[in-house]
Amino acid sequence: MSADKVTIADVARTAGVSKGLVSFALNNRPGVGAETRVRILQVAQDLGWKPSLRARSLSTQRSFALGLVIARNPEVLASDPFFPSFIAGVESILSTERRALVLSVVPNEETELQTYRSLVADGRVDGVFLSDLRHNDARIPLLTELGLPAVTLGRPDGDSPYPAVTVDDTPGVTASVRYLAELGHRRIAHVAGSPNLLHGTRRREAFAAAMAAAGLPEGQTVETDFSVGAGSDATRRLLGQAIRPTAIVYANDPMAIAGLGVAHELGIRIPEDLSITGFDDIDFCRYVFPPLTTVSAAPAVWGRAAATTLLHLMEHGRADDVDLPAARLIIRGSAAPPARH
Amino acid sequence: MSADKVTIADVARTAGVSKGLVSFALNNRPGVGAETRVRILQVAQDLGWKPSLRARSLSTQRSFALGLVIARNPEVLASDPFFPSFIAGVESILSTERRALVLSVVPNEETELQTYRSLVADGRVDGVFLSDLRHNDARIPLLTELGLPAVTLGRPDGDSPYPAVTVDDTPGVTASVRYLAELGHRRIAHVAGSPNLLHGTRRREAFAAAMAAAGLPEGQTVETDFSVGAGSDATRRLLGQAIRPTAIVYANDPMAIAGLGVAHELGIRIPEDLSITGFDDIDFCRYVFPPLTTVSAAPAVWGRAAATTLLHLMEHGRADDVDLPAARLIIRGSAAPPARH
DNA sequence: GCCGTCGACTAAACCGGTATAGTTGACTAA
DNA sequence: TTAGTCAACTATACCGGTTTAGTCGACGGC
Repeated sequence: MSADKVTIADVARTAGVSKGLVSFALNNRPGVGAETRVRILQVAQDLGWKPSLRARSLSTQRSFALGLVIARNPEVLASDPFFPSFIAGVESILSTERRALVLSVVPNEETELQTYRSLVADGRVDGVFLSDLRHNDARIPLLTELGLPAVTLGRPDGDSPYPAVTVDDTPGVTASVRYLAELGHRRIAHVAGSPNLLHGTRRREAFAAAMAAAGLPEGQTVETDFSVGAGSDATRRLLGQAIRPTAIVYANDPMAIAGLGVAHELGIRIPEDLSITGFDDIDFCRYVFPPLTTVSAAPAVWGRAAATTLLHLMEHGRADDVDLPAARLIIRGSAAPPARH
Repeated sequence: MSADKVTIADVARTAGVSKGLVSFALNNRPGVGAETRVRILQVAQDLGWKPSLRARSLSTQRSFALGLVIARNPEVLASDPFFPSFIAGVESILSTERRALVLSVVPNEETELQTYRSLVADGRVDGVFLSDLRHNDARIPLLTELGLPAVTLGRPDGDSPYPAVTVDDTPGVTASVRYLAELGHRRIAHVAGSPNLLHGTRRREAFAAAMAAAGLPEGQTVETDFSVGAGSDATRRLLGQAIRPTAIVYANDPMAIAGLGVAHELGIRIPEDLSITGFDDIDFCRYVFPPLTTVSAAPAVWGRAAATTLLHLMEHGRADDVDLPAARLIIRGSAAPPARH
């Protein structure tokens, strides 16, 4: 049982060299004799020396931690399994790198910006993940001003100095629409996500484009904030009309599941009377009835890629954009040809 | 625009005092003349001095951060909104305290213990939240060995030196069973959670006790790992029997929702042919059909209380247990009197 | 034989705070 | 008058690394 307070000075003393040389040897830098280096490393190992992160932080001005700030309303956050999975992916990379993840969950966008500032002021993190990109996202200029490395989850709409790790939503939405069109649907509606969020509008645009490409009339679209409740309301609205859509493409799964509930409640059978598709392929999809046809994302893979890219950026000063395999359609039981009449 | 590198030495120089005195003044400690103190604080403010967390960390051997290590299989983590809400609650406290949350998501229990060790070795955190308590939880002796303050979410089964912040599950389960019994159900089954997790077995015991108290025969119980998939399987098993239960009490909402799906698939109507209840009151509950009768927890409140307690413990060396309002039954539409025959 | 260069290594400053041992001067008690 | 006490304040060590300036000896070129 060692008292566990081995410092670099202890190593230096027992190895009979100076403190500085030990530091050189341990960070394998030139200027240390081969034989001496081996001896130093050996002594360090024998003594059970562990570098002090705190001391290193102070002298190198780094924190060896990455940050993730989430600004979502609690309801959306709670029902969307994106972040838990994404974080699990991030961690799978960080854990091998002796780096930590600092997480902040904030109630709104003002505190979000404030949080980035204080994260930097306190030197808590060396880089951050930028998720839930918004139009003309204020975080990008802020972070450049603060000089904080970052990776964006998806491609921002304005200029960005940061590498983007992207999963293209478009093909998934397009495939959904095409699939429904091929089944014979013509009146297809879209329950869109938040217009403030880039992936909300991207999916929406993809929907409109796909409708046009399929030669269908413009589909009805209703905006939401991505929450389950909003998905429910939107569905109720769509289905309460005199002539209603025969299919609905939802911008995420929680809303689609809420839509399923509304349909059941109204006695509208799925998929006989109404076809629906979701987006994200959360676990629930396989277990609701009928199982939800949806578009797979892969948040954990995304997390791994984002972490790898961010680390690379921090180490080498630059990193390439990464395009992950596009989301693709998972066909289950929630869509069928429209009823004849 | 100041160059933003104001140190305590700068303050000392402009105030015409020594470095140490500035430190005393800023941490308002005795030994500083009233007038001098005011002057020092004024100078610090004028210069825009911000304490360096890193320097303070090194000299005080503290990190001003709290840790949360989550060891859950990805599927359970993703479908359970407990942590996002809990974390939001924690953050609402931490953000006012200039403290950060370090999050680790690990795949299994061995790496979990290892993670605590390295969190301490690296001095990343000053205290941790212990969630998902297990029987004879190995983390408790580990943390005491490591000398790390902690708060347990729920009361552990063995000895624990740590304050517990608890939401009593029992009344909620009891209320569910009594409610179903009053509706006339006699064959009530339980889809239990993981037997390794304390709250899994506690809910299960509460179920058994409540059945006995209601004068009902012992209910059938099937164990799961709390995942949606397991909930689905368990339901399928229960409903596949010759004589099947007329009601099922689920240990959490995701499994109950999966159960709903299975029932629909089998053409079993809810609540006419089968009554079900969940646990946790996740957002989905209100939006599935029929809306799920469940037991409310309040993860965000729990998070706030846990954070407050942990901070108190760290500051004063001790903290009292906190018992939060017990979970209570939320009656919606997924239960009704059993069908006659 | 002498100077210049180079690699190996040491001493000490530095990062920015906190903590401790002293110093000083005013006030008090004997 | 003088030693003793105490508050106010200074100087300095310290946390545990990194980094820079500089020392020393060997070796090569002329």
